[in-house]
Amino acid sequence: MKQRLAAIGTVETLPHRVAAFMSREIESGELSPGARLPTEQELSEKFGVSRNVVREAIAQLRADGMIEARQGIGAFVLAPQQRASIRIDREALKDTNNMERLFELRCILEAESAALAAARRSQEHLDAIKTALDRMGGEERWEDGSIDADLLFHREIARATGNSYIHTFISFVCEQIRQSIHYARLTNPLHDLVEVNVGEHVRIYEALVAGDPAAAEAAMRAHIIGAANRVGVRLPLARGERADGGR
Amino acid sequence: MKQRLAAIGTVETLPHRVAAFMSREIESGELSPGARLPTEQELSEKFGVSRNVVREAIAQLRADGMIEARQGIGAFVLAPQQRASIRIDREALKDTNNMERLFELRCILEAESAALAAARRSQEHLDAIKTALDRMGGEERWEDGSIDADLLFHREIARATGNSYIHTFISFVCEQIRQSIHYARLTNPLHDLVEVNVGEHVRIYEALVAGDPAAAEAAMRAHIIGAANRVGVRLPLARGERADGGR
DNA sequence: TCTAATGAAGTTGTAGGATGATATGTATAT
DNA sequence: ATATACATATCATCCTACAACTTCATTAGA
Repeated sequence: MKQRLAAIGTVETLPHRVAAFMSREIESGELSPGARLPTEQELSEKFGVSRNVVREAIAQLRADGMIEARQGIGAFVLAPQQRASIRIDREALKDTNNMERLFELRCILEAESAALAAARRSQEHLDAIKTALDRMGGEERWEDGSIDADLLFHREIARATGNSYIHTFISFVCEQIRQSIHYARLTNPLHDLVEVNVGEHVRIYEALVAGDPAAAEAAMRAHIIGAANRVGVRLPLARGERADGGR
Repeated sequence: MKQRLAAIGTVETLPHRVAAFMSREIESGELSPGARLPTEQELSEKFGVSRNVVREAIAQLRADGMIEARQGIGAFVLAPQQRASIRIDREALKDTNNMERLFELRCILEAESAALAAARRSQEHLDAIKTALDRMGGEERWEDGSIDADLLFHREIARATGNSYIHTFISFVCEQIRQSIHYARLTNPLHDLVEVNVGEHVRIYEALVAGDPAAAEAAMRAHIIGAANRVGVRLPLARGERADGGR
């Protein structure tokens, strides 16, 4: 677990800093889509680094689909819709409002995925889910190991949908939330709520075993709303049940 | 529009190929999390490229959170959960099965988001959505401009949820599907189905205007299932309604 | 003997220059 | 006027060298 901390706090390398700077320039609109970037040599002079560093920075931005380089011409800013990847800024995770949004997104993804998983799960899937569930309940306190098991439980359900994209997306969102909580925590321990948490998981698992999509979806929705509450995020109802009709 | 074609067909650069190779090695498990990568020199010999190219490749993998490099020690494979980004392989988009999975994911995301949008949309949101809708209907054929308007319509709805993450995710998935269709198409034109498509969009819009979450969700779900069918993907029911109880 | 300082070797990080490949515009020759 | 050849600009790749950092063995000293 310390390793992970160290990984997060990795020192900023020069290419990374250059890439971050250029990335901000693009995000902020100073460099609009279609615009041509300065040449590598100009950039290396501007930032006071070698051309090598500039190229590594550009390699990152290129991998993200943020810019496109054409030999003999130059590098150009691409439209946001052409991005090849989704990345969430670490800094933004510290904002509670963003955590609320993340939970909302997670609820949308996982609730319906739970229904899919209930309809499609194989015995092998159920076993994997059960294993994670047991590991979670095994810990008497809400420790890191328990959190890992919790995430694994959710990832295994996502895997049971048979849709690798769903698995990827849910894994990603959950991991973002984990890190977000990691920042926010340290002040409010929530150990005594373990039984509640485990109980919610058991209900999800039972619905999956029963192969009842509607029950699985409902249980998952209740769980995520509960989990959000437990970390101090009041989830503003993610379903149409609200039906206040806008205004 | 030709530009985008050119962008997609960009030649594979050497660092990109090396990064793709190493990425596959990691994904496939040949290099498990925690394992140390060969030194840059060894890699440059293995691939027959300069150390510079290897470094650019590593820069990409590092940006993705796939590996971590420590000066004086080496580079190490990180656990999948520590990935900092989601990326979808372009090659995978050509597989029809993957397109089916993408549509399923999209359905999950957009259906519920439509409900959220119906409950939260402001007049400004509605105007933006209406503008996109008009632009879509303006074209008498199903051309690229119309597709752009279509995507914009969906993105504006996502924006109306007030949740930037939802907007980001939906934009991303839609764009992936667009490119996926781009590959698969050229053989089966689907121009004559425009009215159907526009009609579905109108129903969604009307539900948003009425501020009716349930109706918006249903309309969106019907639309995406329809859109999938129109490109030859039979969506295997994304809701619990199936309720076949597993097996 | 044990401890601490020293130093050598290995690895990533950065710098700088040289050459190849590609696109663009210009000048020349037919 | 058109087409070819050339010059230029830019990215792509390669090469060498050195700096910064880590690890481990060696050695000096108590």
